[in-house]
Amino acid sequence: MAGTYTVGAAAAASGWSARMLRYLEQQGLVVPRRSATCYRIYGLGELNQLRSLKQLRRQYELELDDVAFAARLRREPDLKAALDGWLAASADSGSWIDWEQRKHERLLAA
Amino acid sequence: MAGTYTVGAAAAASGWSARMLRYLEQQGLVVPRRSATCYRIYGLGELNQLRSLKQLRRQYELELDDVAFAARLRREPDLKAALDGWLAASADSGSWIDWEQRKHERLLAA
DNA sequence: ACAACCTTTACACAAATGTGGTAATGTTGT
DNA sequence: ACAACATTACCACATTTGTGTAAAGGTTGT
Repeated sequence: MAGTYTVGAAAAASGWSARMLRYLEQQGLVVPRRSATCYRIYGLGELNQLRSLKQLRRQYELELDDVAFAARLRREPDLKAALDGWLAASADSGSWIDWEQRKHERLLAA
Repeated sequence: MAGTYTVGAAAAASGWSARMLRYLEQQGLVVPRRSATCYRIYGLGELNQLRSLKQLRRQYELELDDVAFAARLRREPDLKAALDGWLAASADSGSWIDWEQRKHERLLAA
């Protein structure tokens, strides 16, 4: 069918190896649908994902890990909030005292 | 002085090893100031950073890497924007065609 | 039917992470 | 002065990441 690729074809068209396409799927970064016989089927959307992922990686020297972690941040808003809080407080060291102070006050008020 | 700790004291007070405190500094996660003789000086702010980093890590099973990457995302808004774009388009596979279309239009307009 | 694909599973390996040591040397508090 | 700290610079090691390759077998197009 036009615009559908098996793993080898998608590899050739995207610049990744077939091996890496399977790895990317395992990491949850680019997950193709499957044919009735379990063949991986990549469409145009996945092709674009693959191409731009490759460029992102080169341009910013990212690990795949980092991209997977960014995906996790979107899936887990608590985690993102907790990390943002830590980073914000770290950026402004003085704020830690306030933060602890407020925590202390919360405990007293309870 | 009250509220200031050398690396060993900070380690004892935070639950990290002195070795790890040096490693955290090297990764840019918790960077103490230095005395005139280059001793690391941790204040209350850093102590709180260390304690809450430890808890963050346990609670969400984070790698230090991941925290360092989250810090990078705040420092590099382009990177964050690029990643968010990729993730948003990946979440909604159909949008890739539009995204490529818009990129094409941007290039033509330039 | 046969070549050329695909599947999963596994072994292999270099590089990086996270963590602990040690050694040689400088600093500090009593 | 001396014990108990600190510094940097290494070595070591298990685990993870990213990547290739191979085996044993199923699918597909001609």
